[in-house]
This record gives sequence, C-alpha cells and structure tokens, in this order.
Amino acid sequence: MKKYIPNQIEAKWQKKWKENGIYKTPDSSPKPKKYILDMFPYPSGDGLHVGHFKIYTSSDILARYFRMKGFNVLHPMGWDAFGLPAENYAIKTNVHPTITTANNINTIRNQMKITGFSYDWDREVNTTDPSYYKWTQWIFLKLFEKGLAYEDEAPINWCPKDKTGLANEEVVNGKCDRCGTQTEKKLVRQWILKITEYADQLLEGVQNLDWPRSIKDMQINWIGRKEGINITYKVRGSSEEVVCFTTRPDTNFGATFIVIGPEHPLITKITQKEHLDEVKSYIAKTANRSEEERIAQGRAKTGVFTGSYAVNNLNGKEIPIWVSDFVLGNVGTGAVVGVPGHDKRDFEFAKEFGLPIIRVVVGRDGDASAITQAGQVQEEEGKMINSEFLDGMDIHEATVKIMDYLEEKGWGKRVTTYHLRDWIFSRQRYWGEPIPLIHCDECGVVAIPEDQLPLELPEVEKYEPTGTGESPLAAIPDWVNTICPKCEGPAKRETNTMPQWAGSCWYYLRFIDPKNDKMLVDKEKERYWMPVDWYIGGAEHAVLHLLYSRFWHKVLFDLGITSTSEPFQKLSGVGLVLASDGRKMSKSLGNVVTPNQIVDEYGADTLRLYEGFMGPFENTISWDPASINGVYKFLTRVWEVMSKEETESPDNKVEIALNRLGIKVGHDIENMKFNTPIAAMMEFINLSYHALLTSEQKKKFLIILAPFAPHMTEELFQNVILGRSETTTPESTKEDSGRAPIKLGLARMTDFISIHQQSWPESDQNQLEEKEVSVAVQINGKVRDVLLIQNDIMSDKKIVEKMALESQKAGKFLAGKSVKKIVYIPGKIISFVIDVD
RNA sequence: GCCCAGGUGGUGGAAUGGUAUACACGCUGGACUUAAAAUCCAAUGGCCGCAAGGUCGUGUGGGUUCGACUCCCACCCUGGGCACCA
Repeated sequence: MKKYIPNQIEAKWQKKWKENGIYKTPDSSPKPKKYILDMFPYPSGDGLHVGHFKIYTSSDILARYFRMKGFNVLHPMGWDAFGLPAENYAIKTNVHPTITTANNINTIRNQMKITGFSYDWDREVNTTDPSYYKWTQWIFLKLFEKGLAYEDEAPINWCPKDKTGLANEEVVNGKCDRCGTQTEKKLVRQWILKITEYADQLLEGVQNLDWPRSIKDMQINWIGRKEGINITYKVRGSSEEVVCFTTRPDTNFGATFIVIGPEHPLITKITQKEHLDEVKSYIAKTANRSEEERIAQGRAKTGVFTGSYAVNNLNGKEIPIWVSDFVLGNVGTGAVVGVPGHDKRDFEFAKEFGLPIIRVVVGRDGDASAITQAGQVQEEEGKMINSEFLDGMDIHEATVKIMDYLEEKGWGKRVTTYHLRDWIFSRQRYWGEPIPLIHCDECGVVAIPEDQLPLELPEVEKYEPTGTGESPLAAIPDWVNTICPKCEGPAKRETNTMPQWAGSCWYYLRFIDPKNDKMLVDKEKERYWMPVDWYIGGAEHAVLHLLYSRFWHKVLFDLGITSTSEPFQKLSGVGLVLASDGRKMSKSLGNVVTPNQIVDEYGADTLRLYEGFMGPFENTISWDPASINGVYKFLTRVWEVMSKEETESPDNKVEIALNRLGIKVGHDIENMKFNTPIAAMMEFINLSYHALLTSEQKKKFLIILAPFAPHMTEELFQNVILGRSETTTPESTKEDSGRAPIKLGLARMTDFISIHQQSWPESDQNQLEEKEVSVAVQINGKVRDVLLIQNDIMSDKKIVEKMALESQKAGKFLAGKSVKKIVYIPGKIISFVIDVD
C-alpha cells in the first residue's frame, strides 16, 4: 500500500461523512442519550489557535467514543457572536458587525471542519441571529415579569475605555476584565438582574454537581454566604443607635470601640461639637480616595474620634465611636465593632490610637495574656474567658448561645450576607441584544408584546459609544420613538443592550431544538436531552458564564421550561495551552500556532493526537513543536502495521495486549485522560511492529484508534478491512488516468459503512492474563530479584517462596539469615523480612 | 490571612499502598546513504565501578506499614480564587 499522506485522504472522508450524514443526531432513539457540549467560541477575527482545539478535540473523542458505546450523542457547535471586538472593528472600518461576524464564523467553521470534528452542523446556532435572540429577549421579558429585572440609577463599575457599565464579575482587581483599564464608579441608569434572589439555590445546587473542586469552590467563594448578627448599640446620651454586623458575636465581651465609615449617616448626628472640625476634614480627605485605595492592604490605619460613646448591652460598658475609611459604606451595615484582642485589623486600629485590648478566647496554646505582637488572628477553636456567662464554652457553642441571647433580649438580629451582588445587565453599546422594553410617560416601563419579538437591532450611522451613559441606539429617533403597547400613546424604547453573557446563558437549550419558532425549546425534546451530561471548556468562566447560566437555568426551571434544576451535570476545565516560549499565545507576541498550520504540515489526525498526547487535559502546558513529530511517527507506524499482510494464527501476546488495550483506552477516555490511552496505543504498535496481525485484530485496533484519528482509521478500515478500494484521491486519479475507481466509489456510496458506526470492541475476558507473570522479590523493602512465574502456580505461596529462596540474586541476601516474616501478594510481590546484623 | 490545586529525569509526563521514571521529545552511539533528510536499532535519573553489582533518589522533616510518589502530621515552594468582608 501507498505511504501515509494525510492530505490525500482527510478531505475525502470529511466529504463522505457529510454526504452520508453519519453525525446527524436523531431526537429520539431507543439508545441512551449523551449530551456532550463544548463552550462555544466567540468568532474572533484571528480565528482560533491550537489551545482552543484542545477542548474541541477532547470533546470530539468523547462524542465518537460514546457513539461507539451505543449512545445517542448530541454534540453541537455554535457561535457566541455578540461582543466588543466586532463592534470596535465596525467603529474603525464602518463594516457592519454582521458582516465581520459572518466572515469570522466561516473561518472558524472551516478550521473545525478540516480537523474532522463530528458536530451535527444542522444544529448550529448563532446568538446574533434574530431568530436566536428572539428567545434571549423572550427570557428577559420573563425575568422582567417575575420582578427579577429592575431599573435603578446606582453607582456602578464603569470602563472609561469601553465606555460601558460592567458587572461585578467583569471587574478584576479594579480593572476591566476585557481591556485592563482601571474602572471608575459612575452613576448610570441600569437594568439589573436579581441574581441574589437565587444565591442560596446557586450555592446549594453546586454541591451535588460533578464539577472540578476548584471551580465549585470559586463559585462558593464568589457567592460568599456568611451568617452573622446585627448588634444594636445605644449611643450614650442620645436616642440614636448604631448597628454593627459581625460573624463573631462570641467575642463581643472583648469589644473596646466601634468604627463607622465616613459615609455613615449617623456621623452628623452624633459627632460632638469639639470634634466636628476634625471629623469634617477627615471626611473631606477620604472622599478623594478610591475604594481600592481605602482597602489597600498594609496601609496604616487612619481615623478620628466622634466624641460619642456606644453602650455595650452585654456588660454596660461604654466604648468610643470612631470614624475610619477602612470601613466601607456598602459592606455589612457600614459600621464595625472593634475586638482588637481577636482581629488583626481591629488590633492595628487599637494600637494606632491607644485603645484597650481585651482577650476573651484562649487558643490551643493556652495563652491568655494580652497580645504583645501584631498579627494576632482569630482563633478557629478555643475556650471563652472574661465573658461572664460564656466563660468556659467552646467558641462555636458560645456563638450560638450569644446569638440566641442577643435576639431574645432584642439587642441583635441574625442576618445572612452574601458577597454576590445583583447583576448589572445593561450595556451602553451597540452590538448586543436590544432590551425589549418601552418607556411610557403614562404607563411607566412596559414590556414589548411577545408576538413582536424579536426586536431587531437597527442599522446605525455610527457605532461609537457616546460615553454619556447612553447607547448609540439613542441616536436613532426613528427607532427610539414608538408607541406604548398599553396606552398607545407616544413612548420611547429602551436603548441599552444586553451584555455579552446573555446569549450564552441558555444556548445549550437551543441546540436541542434549534429551528423551533414557536417556543424556546420543545418540552419533550428538552426532557429527553437535558441535562448536558458533559460540559467542556475553560476554567476562566467559573464565576461569569457558569454562574450566570446556572441562574437563568434555575429561573427557566421555575417557569417550567426546563426539567432539570441544573444545566451542566459534569464539567471538565481545560488547562491553558501556552506558546512554546511559555507565554500566553497572542497575536501581538507573534507566538500563535493555528490548527491550520499543523493540519497543513502533518494532517488533522496528527493535530488531534498531539492535542491529546501533550499532557493531562487540565494541565497548563506549553505547545512543543518538536514533540508533534512523535505522534506523526506513531501514525505512520500504524499505517505500516495495518498495511502488512495478515496472519491466520494470532500471536498470544498481541491478542492479550489488544484485549487489555480496549479496556484501558475506554476507561481512560471516560475519565477525560487522553495522554495515557495514546501512550498505550503506542506501546501496542511498538509490540506488533515486527509481528503480523490477524484481520480481526487489525479491525479491533482501528476501532480503538478511530475516535482519536478518524481519517486515517477510516481509510484503513475501508481498504484493509472492508477491502473496498475507494482511495479515489486527486493523486491516484491522476496515476490511474481517471479510469474505474471513481465510478466504483459512487456505485457503493449508498451502502457506505463507516468505521465511526462500528461498536466499541468487547474484550475477551479469557484473554487478559499473560501466561507468565513477573513477581518481585523484596528483602527488607528492597527489590533484589524478579521471578517469572507460570500463571497456574502463581497463587501457590509455598512454590513462589521456594523459587525466591533458590534464586541467585535474592538467595544470597537470604542465606544464613533468620526470616521473621513473609508477605506474598500473588502475581505482584513476595516480601521477606529478615534480621539485619 | 482564608480556600483550592500541584511539586517525579534535560523536557511533557506515567504509576488500584506492591518492580518509580511507562509513552514521547531531546541528546548520544550504530545501521542504511556518495551525502543529508527520512527510517530502523540500541542506550539514556545521580554517584561509585572495567564489569558483575552496589548505593542514593518522587519539594523538606517526621510517622504508619513487610512495603509509601501514593496514607497521616508539620513545614517550604509554585499556580489559581477570595479578602482591611466586619
């Protein structure tokens, strides 16, 4: 047979698979279902690089494997196409984002097609398609109806470069997650989604998901549920009260001061005359500081005394009330009770201003003396002291006791707080889903009637964001001015658009029923396919997409549209693929490797193999161009082994190795491991490289390799196993001067049987054990010899023991020594314990 | 500070408590070739030794065990998340 030349066979089979529709997914089947989903990409103008393809290759191997295992597999692909790059490009070149997006999608779809991914392309969706975003808008209206979308004018995070508001999740270390610009606080009229109403459900739901620990923890951290108590303190000589939130009321007998933030409304009421000037100038000073500056770690504590005292109800003690900017108005109650004996921050403040420090917990070390050094932290265990009726109690017991007591007395109220904030949902940009609402002077905010959806994005003259907090849509009077659906009076459209995340919140539902124009998704189909069994993508979406879509999904569940309370049962997060220089692949660094380059040079199957072989799926690994040749060499060796003549009498070693290989590869794929099964296949080929295989063995091996290298295995399956010479390539057509092969190929097209429609090989249980096993002889923990032992005597301890004693290498260590103990693990190891002199 | 993941050859990495370093890259030597590429074969953790062999060795220090990369305790380092969060 000819040499292995990938680009002579790959396109041919891709065409054949398409013509025969072998990856089309029926909506019902007697087979069990498996929904395997990739996080769909943003169609960037640069196309995708080999890092993205690690995700798609892995999921494609899963999809192909589970099809062979007898599952009805849903494996779709689509485009998350709203977003800033297309819009910024439009600003620069005045090319409409629809055109840019369509071009980019074509580029990327082509990249995926030349790599041979087995998507059901009939189900492709595009979030910017009006027939898609009709339903995104429809969901928004449902949120609005349920009171989960509200309008507010609040100070929000604003990116001055992108000129739009951002959600909390989109601000990282005070910077815009997209462009890295320092964000500002800006008062903008916003649409906000009440994700906090689902905080508890989102928290509880995540516990039972089969997701990586780290991603679950990130969500739990982000939701940040905390149980504490608001304690009320009377201000001495006044009718005012100050309320402090704390999670550690057990230490409240150690409270020696209270700090309120500079924006606290109480300041003007309680500041004593002689302190007024000082307090005023302090507030003025801090007003210029950004929140980031105020909470910067390691910054010396500043503050001023108000002259007022609060009364601690527990012991009647009067404690001074200070103002300091480390206390933030928007966290807790904007006031903190200071327990410097057991909190580092409070300790620093007390030291700075000479306030008393009282210890109320003895830690494990038993040290109850006043702290003499900074850095005293809150104990996680310990016993109460100096706390009257709490004395002697464990701190956790004391926490419950004191909360009960404070509530009983009416001095406190248990509260739960969250780090999660409501989702700032509107963007002052063009390229997003228009929010389907109308502002009417008479009726207020009115939803667009469902039958008028989709509300299409209008053409504009200019895409530039205005920067004023208005979207470019506001500049189109024709579009903005409309009539109120309720009173039919003149009204104006909402001009904000939805954020990038909207379309991806529910796309997995649309793949189930992509062309339905009557409803979002057919109920029956939804019940059949949901939940997504296996979701594969990048971990960078841990608190963005993965939290937002869980939120929408739960709302849809409450509306009866989805039948599961969670969208993604199992999640695997891919590790970053770095460039060979160890840096992130980026166009500006010029270190990007595209799948096209690798397909051109080595073929798609080599690209796929290397994506899997380079290392564990979740590891961060640098792309190593030198190593690619290793998997290419493996494929040419496969080609050679499969092209050799066949034998009638199977080699026993090969037969056992092949049986074990099937089990190993299947097991590893199901555990998202791709490097080890490829290594095992390499071992098998190394073993059989100088042997002859039977036809049955060849077929079995090809099927096992097929999910990884679909093109080559199809070619060999058709030629070697089925014996059809459909090798009609441009090359061979030329050689054969265009005679018979083409016609033959066409005639057989109707009964095309693909290797990808074969069943995963069953392993023969009687052909898994070698005739001989090697047993290590261990003496005092050191391996001294390895015995080859026949299978049938393997379990006889006496015989193995005798063999070990008689062995030359091990025997000399045992001679003349008294053996204290012998442990034998059949087929593995025999361990002698002897006296050492 | 808190939470999570991880530390194994020159490199990517493998190993249900049971022969550490599979598989691959790279380097080295050999075969083929006029030569090179490609391919094939062999070798490849450190130290000692001509060799047989010995000895140390999975971040560090302890522990459990006949036996530990794997389990337990303490610590160090790297990466990620949260954070003057009250």
